[in-house]
Amino acid sequence: MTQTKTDPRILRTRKLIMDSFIELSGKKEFKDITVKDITAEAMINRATFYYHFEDIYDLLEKVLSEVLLINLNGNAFEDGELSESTLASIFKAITEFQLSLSNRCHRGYEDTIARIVREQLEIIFYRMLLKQNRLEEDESLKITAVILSWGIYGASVEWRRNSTITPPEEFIKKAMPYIMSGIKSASENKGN
Amino acid sequence: MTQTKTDPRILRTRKLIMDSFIELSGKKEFKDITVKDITAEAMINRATFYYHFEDIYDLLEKVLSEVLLINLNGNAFEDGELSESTLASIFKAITEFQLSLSNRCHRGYEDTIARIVREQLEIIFYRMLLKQNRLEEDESLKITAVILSWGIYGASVEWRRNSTITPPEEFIKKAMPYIMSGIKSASENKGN
DNA sequence: TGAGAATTGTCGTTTATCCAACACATTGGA
DNA sequence: TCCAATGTGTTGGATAAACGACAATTCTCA
Repeated sequence: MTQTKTDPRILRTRKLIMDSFIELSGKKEFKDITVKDITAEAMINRATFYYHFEDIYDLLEKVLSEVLLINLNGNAFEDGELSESTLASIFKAITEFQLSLSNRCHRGYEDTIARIVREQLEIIFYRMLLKQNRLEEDESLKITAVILSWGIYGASVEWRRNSTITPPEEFIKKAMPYIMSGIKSASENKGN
Repeated sequence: MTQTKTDPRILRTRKLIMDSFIELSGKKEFKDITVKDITAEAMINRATFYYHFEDIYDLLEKVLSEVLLINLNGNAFEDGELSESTLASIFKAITEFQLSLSNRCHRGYEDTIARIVREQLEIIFYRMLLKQNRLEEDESLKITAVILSWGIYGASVEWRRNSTITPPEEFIKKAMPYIMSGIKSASENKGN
């Protein structure tokens, strides 16, 4: 399952850094967090930080990806199909993620965050599409994943803007018929 | 205050090992804890353990010393004199330490533990005696510290055996007049 | 009792982390 | 404006930790 086993020190240190960053981002805004702050909190040398991450934006990227992945796996969709319920639980996970972020004061970095989340979604969708379609359609699947990721993410932004009172499940349900029949018909046309 | 600053990695790893040992000793008896268990819990390499400690008994020794010291410092006696109240609070600390140990199932190692605790006490008493007496009396002070450490420790054993209901402060208070007048008169004779 | 398994200490090599120092922004007062 | 302070990213040399392997106990249980 896991690839070549990595040095335990690496895992330990990465976790230290990431946890410290998450901890700090609960206290200050992102723009006020320095590398020094992080390494001090993590009790590691500053040079070690640069051994693991390009810079603080690289860290942000990887932390967000990881937190998002945990959120997604927490809502156990695993190796599921790209079904209606799977899509709904992914959407729910994203909205939860958004809410947890808004408590963490990453104001001013919405664009960066949006990009990271969308990229993760694209990867996930692509992987799921691959499982239930022919490999020859690779290009189509990639593009479909892109469209789906933008679409779903956009929906989550819309949800956050207007209707945080509406449960995310209901919210996404409204669009579901269109999304699914599109996916289904594509699937049927290709004769999977 | 602190000596030459030690490599942060050393502090980190020592703490990892000690914490893991304390954690484990809450689950198993000491005799059932292996070095492998500890390093697995601490997520460090087994060889690293031997870089820091002679063997598992060395670890036990150092952990106990540390826990005891924390208990003692917690009851803040600091650079105090060897006064009645100081002695009482030290005694109280020891009884608390004993109780915390009995929860941790170190059955069969009472002798080892006793030796370690007594040695720590001796160090502490000697340091305090040094502060309030002439340096020429070094040999006397050393022996006095030995006697005091055995005596106080023995009292704590007695307390645990009979009268866990009696507050330790009251218990030791009964012997206090004799102890103190002894110390005082010695102090006077030497004309501090 | 004896054979297989587990634990203990140790060693040499490789790798991650520490440290001090560096040049180069960026910032915020005087 | 200038300059002191602070943060960034990089380097080279030193050191702690990881790894795998080893012989030598010690255990376990058939």
